[in-house]
Amino acid sequence: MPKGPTKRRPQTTARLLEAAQETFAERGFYGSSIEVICERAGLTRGAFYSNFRTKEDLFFALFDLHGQRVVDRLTQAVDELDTAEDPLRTVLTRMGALDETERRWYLLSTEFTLHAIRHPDTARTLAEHDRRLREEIVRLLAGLFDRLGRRPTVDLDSLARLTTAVHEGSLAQSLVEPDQLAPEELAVTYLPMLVDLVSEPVAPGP
Amino acid sequence: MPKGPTKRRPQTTARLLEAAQETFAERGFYGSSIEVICERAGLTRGAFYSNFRTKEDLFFALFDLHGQRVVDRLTQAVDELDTAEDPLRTVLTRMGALDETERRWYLLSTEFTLHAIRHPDTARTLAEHDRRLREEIVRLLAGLFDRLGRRPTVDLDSLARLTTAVHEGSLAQSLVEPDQLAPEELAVTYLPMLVDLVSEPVAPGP
DNA sequence: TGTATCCCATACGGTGTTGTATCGTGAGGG
DNA sequence: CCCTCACGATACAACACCGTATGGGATACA
Repeated sequence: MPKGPTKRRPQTTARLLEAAQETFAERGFYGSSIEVICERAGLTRGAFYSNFRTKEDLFFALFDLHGQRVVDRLTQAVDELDTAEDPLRTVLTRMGALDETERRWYLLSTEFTLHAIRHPDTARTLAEHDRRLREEIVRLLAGLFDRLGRRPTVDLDSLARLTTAVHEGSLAQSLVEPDQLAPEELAVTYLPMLVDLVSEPVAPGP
Repeated sequence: MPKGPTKRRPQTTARLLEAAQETFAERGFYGSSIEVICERAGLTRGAFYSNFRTKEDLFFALFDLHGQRVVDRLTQAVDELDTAEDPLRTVLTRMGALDETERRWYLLSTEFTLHAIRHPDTARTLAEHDRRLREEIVRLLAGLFDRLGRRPTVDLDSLARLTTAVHEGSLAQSLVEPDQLAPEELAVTYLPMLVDLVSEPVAPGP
């Protein structure tokens, strides 16, 4: 007799998550009813309420998934730094490289952020998830400085906030005027200068 | 026997518009049902459907009202240019000066823009309203260059697009990090340089 | 003041969505 | 092979909201 979760359960949640991703992309967060998401997953609402508490729960699960993907991608980029000629540019370009997935995620997360602004409880939860993601980014930044043979002179958490702001700000503008501004342009132009500014060589020159 | 609209009608629409403004501010566009808006206005849905076709109609009415207020404010600023010492800075500061109203409008219009992205018909209507507003801004810019004794060397419509983008982009960032960035800072810093770049004196120096 | 017209309130039918309570099925340990 | 629990399906009750059709009170003009 089953004591823990069965093998079927993770498959069910995976199907719900994928259906949610697609539905959110097409209709947005508000526009996606739980019912339609379940329908798309080939399940019923019973399955949903067995796996998630609310639609917001579903979003946060997607949030974590997406964050993990981004972190993995950047981690790999940092790990491959040695072989590149212009290492920083490589990382940044990879950071700005936007597939359709990233664009849709921006739209969704923006909508959800606006929602959170009007709902303090949700905002607190969102801030907590943001914080956890930023921890990963701090880890990444530390690794990056290490690879570059430099030691940061500022708080890495604030630096993580800044890079995130630049990334999302650029994204917003390039979505508004795709022909005028490439998504990675601002980051590639300004962030390298910044790196020099906020760090010093580990072993100062002779 | 009344042949045209009666005196009561404009009062009713005004009450609806004000109630909508407040409700949208508190709950956002999606979160505001027509019913709640009418309730707040002390009216019933009958009044609404007699004055507007859809909730989107209501938004666009607010859009026009807000646009008109902004244009009026800037027009006044341009008209008072002569007496100021640093004319351009005056206009820009006034443009960036954000009261709470402006902040709420940003949240609302952002949410509505996301909505429009997913609904092409709405997007077309929004683009049309944007266009009309931009016409006013072009008029303003023309007046500004005139006052400055300069002649623009670029298309004023594209310049209007740019200033709008800078304005909204700054707003977004200053909302995300209020302590890090004043709303008018970017505009005040960069736009004056730009003005020189895209215009020439009407009467070149001897 | 009468009265034609306007305009908002009311009432109605309908749809979509939510959360829960209950049931049946099948997975998986004994 | 069988028994038991997990888990998703189903059924249910309630709610919120929408759009319309209609009636009556308010309004403006003679």
